[in-house]
Amino acid sequence: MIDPQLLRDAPDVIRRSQESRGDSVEAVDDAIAADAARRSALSEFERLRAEQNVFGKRVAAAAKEDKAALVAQVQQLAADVKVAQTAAGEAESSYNSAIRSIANIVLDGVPAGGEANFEVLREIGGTPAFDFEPKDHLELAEGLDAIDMERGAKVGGSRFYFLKGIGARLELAIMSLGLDRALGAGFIPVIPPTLVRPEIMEGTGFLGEHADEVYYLPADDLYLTGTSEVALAGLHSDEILDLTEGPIRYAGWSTCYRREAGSYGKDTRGIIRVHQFNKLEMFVYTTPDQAEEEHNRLVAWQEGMLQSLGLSYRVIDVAAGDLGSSAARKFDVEAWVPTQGAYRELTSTSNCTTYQARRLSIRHRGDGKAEPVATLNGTLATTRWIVALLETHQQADGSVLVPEALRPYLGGLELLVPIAKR
RNA sequence: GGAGACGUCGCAUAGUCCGGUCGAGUGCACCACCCUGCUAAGGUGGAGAACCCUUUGAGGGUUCCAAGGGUUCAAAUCCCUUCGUCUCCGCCA
Repeated sequence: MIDPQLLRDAPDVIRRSQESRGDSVEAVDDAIAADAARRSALSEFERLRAEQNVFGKRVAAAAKEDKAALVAQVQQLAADVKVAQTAAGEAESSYNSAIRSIANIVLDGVPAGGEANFEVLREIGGTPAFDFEPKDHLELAEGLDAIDMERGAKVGGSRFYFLKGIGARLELAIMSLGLDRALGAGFIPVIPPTLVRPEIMEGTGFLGEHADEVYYLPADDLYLTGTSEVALAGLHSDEILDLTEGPIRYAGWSTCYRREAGSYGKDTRGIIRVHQFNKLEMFVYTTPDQAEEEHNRLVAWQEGMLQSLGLSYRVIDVAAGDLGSSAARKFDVEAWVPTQGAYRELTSTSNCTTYQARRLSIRHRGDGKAEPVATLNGTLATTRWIVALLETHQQADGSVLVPEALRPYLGGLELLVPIAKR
């Protein structure tokens, strides 16, 4: 949720932000009107309630024989209070839905426009050339007997897979490397719930435009999370944090579930786009004035991972229209995938400023006053990385070189060699 | 799944049976000051959150006793629902 004060003091800032996202500008005026309506309804209710409270004291203090008469007198007032209370409640909830429909204020410098309007901040590593015809990640993985899509589909349906043998180990190795990096940077490791209640899913904003991306279990009224961001944001909901010692940083290790609705026909081959995968996610609670610096640190940690794995990549500043509603700015790190001749997203890091925290009621004590914190999140490792890793380090014979940084996590293994499928 | 107990302003608790004097007492912790020749003890005072109004010196008001409903002139207190915690039984890949 945006800062309600902004609605009264600087509506133009909000209008500009909505415009650069391609969102409704009228929504701002609707919210301003709803705010005015809410305040006048609230004042009316509070005035009547104060009157009623005063009367209540008189009833309490009155002699027994006088009580009946006083009670009779106040009946009408009680009825008025009830009416005013209902009206105030309704005004409040329409104000809430109006203000919640406004996305986070986009930060200065974020390119306007849609998906294609991103700005490339830097490209690292160039685009590796091969003196043989490179195989795609699935062909390589099948040669290594590392991924089994057919049996994945047999058991779970399309977009499910088995990681086995070196495939399973590779995922654990990448995740473990990420975890060690995170630990080195002072992150607290967390294995969070992957099923959450509606309030938490709602609070993190995933039931907005991405609602049909989310698995829902009606029998239990629970949602399967598509990222540990959900649980990690919910972790401190309704709390006042102490940030005087610096930011609180968590590294969440979890399985993620996504319905991938509406992506029929896209990325159907291999494990680029799947319903279930593992992810190590950074999640930070910090003060609003520190948020942008922290955002840069998160990208730096992500780039460090890709560099250690010998991957070529670029960093993009995602355009306003392609941001989630909670994000004020988002950087994606995209790795070069040789057989696609394209950069594909491996990580994403969002600065949600105070938007998410306001919704989940997460605050810290500033100058005596409790104020919303800023939240940020970013990927440190996922199953998808296997794609870029295999393709980038493949050899003509179908074997794959293991980048040095990963070897300690694979018992010193330097080369992955093809084996017969079982 | 069955039975029971419980959920109070950081922590621990009082209050709930018998609704108004609880817009919530006490202890610990916390903050300021005082006293004290010393990392102690004592004293005084202060201290929660959200929102609204008037002002910008400060005031006034509303709401918050797990959450949401209900009864009532009036609810921490009575009723209902949900969530959570604990105990016992049952079940358990």
